[in-house]
Amino acid sequence: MASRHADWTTTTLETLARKGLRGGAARRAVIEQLASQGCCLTAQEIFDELRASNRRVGIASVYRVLEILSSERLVQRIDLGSGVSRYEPVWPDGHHHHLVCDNCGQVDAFEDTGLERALHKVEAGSGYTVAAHDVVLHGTCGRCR
Amino acid sequence: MASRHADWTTTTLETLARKGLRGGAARRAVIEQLASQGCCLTAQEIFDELRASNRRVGIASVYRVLEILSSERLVQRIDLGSGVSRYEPVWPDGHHHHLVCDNCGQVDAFEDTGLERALHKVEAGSGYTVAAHDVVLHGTCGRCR
DNA sequence: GTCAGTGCAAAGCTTTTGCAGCGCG
DNA sequence: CGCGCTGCAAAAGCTTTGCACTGAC
Repeated sequence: MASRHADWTTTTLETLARKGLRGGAARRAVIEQLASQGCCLTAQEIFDELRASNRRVGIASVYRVLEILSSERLVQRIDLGSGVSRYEPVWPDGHHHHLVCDNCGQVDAFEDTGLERALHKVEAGSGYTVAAHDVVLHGTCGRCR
Repeated sequence: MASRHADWTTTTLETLARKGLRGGAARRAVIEQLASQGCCLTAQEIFDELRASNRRVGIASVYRVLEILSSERLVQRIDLGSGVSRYEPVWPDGHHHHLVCDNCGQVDAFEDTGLERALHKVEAGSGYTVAAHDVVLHGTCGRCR
């Protein structure tokens, strides 16, 4: 678990290499940033962080890297309802969902096996081959209440 | 159930009137359109439909009406991950969630009491006062598979 | 008559695309 | 040393805002 981030970074770079894709500076920088933060970053946030650490990346490259990683299922694109897309690494072990405070904008993550079970049951009877599911809870966080 | 749409329209207009808001032509037209369709319309779709039936509305008014209805919890804003917001009436009795085919874009709705139970359990233990929840299942529909 | 509601046009944001040059393999 | 990757700038959506005018109450 301590090397979870390192593992994801390695797996991601290897997967890209296997596809014959090259590892440019921007690509590596975005992957590192995603790994180090772990949860729910916007393209703009990634861009700002990279600029703040003096890396000359273009925001177009950030979007391009995110699109590649999304299509390889290495990151998940998440929409919390604010009109901005967020991205987070797909960890090999399980995943989580999000709680959004509509008042202050805070985002928390949660995991729940009961919820996953209920989702899988729905998916099995849906007539679809379900590849991913998103759950977003909106409300007021403890501090704002 | 046959008058579900009429009920929602009436309730909506009454709620707005109670707030001291007036009933202009565009406002009434958008409300009618939402009631008649029922599920998951984009602002653009509402605008196109109204124009097609020869109503001179501006798309800005469509957005303004949707924003008012959202804040009154008369419609729910839904994001299916395509970067476009969708809106649907909030029926007094229960609600549903959505299945999206990532291949052809088709959207289906489903209800599941087991899923709702699991969600309420999570909400109760979350530390948040949860006002709404969204579930979106992504995958491949039967026709595309 | 007042002031909320409206249509149009312009601005604002996020995201995508075009392009010339750089650099990985 | 070819071609994929990159940054910059411009374009392309979706959504919001400004403004003068209309029309509901």
